[in-house]
Amino acid sequence: MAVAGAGAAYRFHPHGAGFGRSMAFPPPPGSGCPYSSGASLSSAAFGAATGPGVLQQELDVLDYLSDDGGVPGTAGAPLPVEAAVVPDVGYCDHTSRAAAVAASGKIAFRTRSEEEILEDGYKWRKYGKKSVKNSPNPRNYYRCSTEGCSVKKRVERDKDDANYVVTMYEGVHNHASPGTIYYAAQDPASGRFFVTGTHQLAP
DNA sequence: CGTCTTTGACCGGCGC
DNA sequence: GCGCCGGTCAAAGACG
Repeated sequence: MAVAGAGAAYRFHPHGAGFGRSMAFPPPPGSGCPYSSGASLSSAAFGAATGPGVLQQELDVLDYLSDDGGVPGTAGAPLPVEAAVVPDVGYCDHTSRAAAVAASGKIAFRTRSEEEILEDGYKWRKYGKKSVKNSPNPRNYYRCSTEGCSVKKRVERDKDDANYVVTMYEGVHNHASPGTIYYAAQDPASGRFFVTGTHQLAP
């Protein structure tokens, strides 16, 4: 696990701004985007910025899947998927790229966590569990329990490292949410983006 | 009693 | 056409 906090830092939201349809959390007025590409924040600054209520789990933003054929970490797979999309679905104003994300409506990331269910501000109902061919671990299927909202997510343990949980969101929430801001940073060595924490906003 | 999880069955897509 | 596989359904049970 590379050290998070070095290099550019980004904020992104996998449901609202992350899928580009609605900005659940408008940027701070008049200040531009404090977390846009090029900003340099230390991990300490991150900690200060996140404040109380932040989950300090170290999350590894592994991949964004444009379709189900994508396999996180697959050798030869186009890295730009992983490296480019995450900042572009960001909290900041990258509307065109965010729209592209919204068009496919999918985002996946890998999380180092003992818990399989990550608190993301939404209420989910489990509707299926399936063992998949390429993984010894079962895959769990969840649907947003809000009436009329068809957002789904799939959760499974990383087949290569059971310490990691792979979560994939699909769809766009059509309702207001308390939401979660994900704080991410790029590891300059690998180019990967790492979520350094999440911030649960008050409803 | 309402909500959620569990779990086997079912279905559709896809490759051979 | 057939079998495999991933995704979803739905009945039953658990739980608060």
